[in-house]
Amino acid sequence: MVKPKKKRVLRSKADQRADSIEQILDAAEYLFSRNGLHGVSLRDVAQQVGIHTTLVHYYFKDKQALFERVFARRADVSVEGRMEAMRKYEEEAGDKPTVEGALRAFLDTDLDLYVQRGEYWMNYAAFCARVSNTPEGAVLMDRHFDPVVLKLLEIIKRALPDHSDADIFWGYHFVTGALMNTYARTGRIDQLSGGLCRSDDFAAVKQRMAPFMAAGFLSLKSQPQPKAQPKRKK
Amino acid sequence: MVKPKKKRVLRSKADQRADSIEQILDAAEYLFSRNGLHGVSLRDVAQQVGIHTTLVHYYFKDKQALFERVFARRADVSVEGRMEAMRKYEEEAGDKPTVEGALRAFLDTDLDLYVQRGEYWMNYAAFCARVSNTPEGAVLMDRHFDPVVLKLLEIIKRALPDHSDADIFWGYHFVTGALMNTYARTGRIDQLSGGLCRSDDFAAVKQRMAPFMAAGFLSLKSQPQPKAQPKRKK
DNA sequence: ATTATCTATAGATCTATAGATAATGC
DNA sequence: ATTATCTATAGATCTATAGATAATGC
Repeated sequence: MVKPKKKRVLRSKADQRADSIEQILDAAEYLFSRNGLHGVSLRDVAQQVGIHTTLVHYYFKDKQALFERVFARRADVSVEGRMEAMRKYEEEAGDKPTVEGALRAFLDTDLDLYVQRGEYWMNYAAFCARVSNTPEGAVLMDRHFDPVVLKLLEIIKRALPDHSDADIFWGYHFVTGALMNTYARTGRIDQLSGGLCRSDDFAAVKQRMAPFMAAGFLSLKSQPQPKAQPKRKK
Repeated sequence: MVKPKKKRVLRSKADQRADSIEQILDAAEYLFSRNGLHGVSLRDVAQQVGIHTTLVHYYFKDKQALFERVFARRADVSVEGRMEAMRKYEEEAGDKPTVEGALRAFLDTDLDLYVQRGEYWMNYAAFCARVSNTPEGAVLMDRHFDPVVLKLLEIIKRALPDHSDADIFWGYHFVTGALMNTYARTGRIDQLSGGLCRSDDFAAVKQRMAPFMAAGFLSLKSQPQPKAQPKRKK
């Protein structure tokens, strides 16, 4: 944590601490993703790591704090990656961004992240998905992800200047629902499709999701909007 | 519940039973929708109803059984309504069904159901949403909702004969994610939109969802499919 | 000396069951 | 007589804390 001021000092103690914390977070993430906040005891977490229950209390104030730390730990990485991708896309696209381009920066970047970083990150995705459909979870989502979402919507608005704000927000509502359903990897599509599609096939989602949702956004335009263009003349 | 066969017999005992069971299910549904299976104790449920904890055990084998009864109770009504709506749509549409038409029968019918039947049914929708992103929940979803989903996909396939099965399944995957996000009513879109959109505004969703998703389905066609038309010549 | 880890334990809560009581039903 | 409801309670589990022990760190 603290920068190693002296020489090769603080390997063990500080590292031991960091290690234990990471292991606890990994285990909690895994268990929370499968059983939810209340479906996991601190004893379960400790047991999964192979340490004593009280050590979890030593490092974390209480269960709620552990839960929020699990949420926060990887959130910033996800946000940063997508922010960067969208910034880059904005530069490339200049003054003619497309909905699909914005969505690709937003969605594909994140999908890639979990695939590339492997199992633990996939657990985090499932954790977020599970949490996202709960009232408390939505608050955490707001806290951590609102900036990156608003950035996405800003680009989409530029791509669709005639769409109403409400249409854009509802469009995002659909997108995030579909994304969370993907992250959840419940096996439902496997069952439904008789094995043709697999829940953990993020590549299949990546291939289809951005164009699918972009087409959806575009389709909203045709809706009759209360007081559309006539008002403002610039 | 059961039709009074004799005269005014079996009002009280049978009715008392039915009443208690319904009240317990209503309370459990409400609490499960907000806190999940493990976030609710049978004591909580009993307290919410105003009865003694042990009465819950009298009527239900255990917590898991109560949970599944909550899920099953309204599932058939939802399924039947949508089946009927889709059958009706098929008749109207003849041999030229559209994706949007099929989706309207599937989505709008269900959205209407919860709005029209009021608070308790809205709780059920939130319950389903919460459950849907969990591994155990997905099994229940399969058990109860697969037939109505397969019916929907059957119509969509007829509307999109050149789409691959995988495209159809993934399209549905997006649809159901968006729908569950709607049912969850977490308040996230309220926060995100600064109050412009409201989580419980199912009318706003109904207006946009079917056309949005239909456009998405249509867009998948353009994807280059591995071995598409060339092979089979009919 | 400091800090990571373990032992022991209090207090709360939860599930589930056995058995008593009170209300309806021929 | 049957069945809805309550009383009492066992046994398990869970959170959280106080205090002991063992390992690292100047």
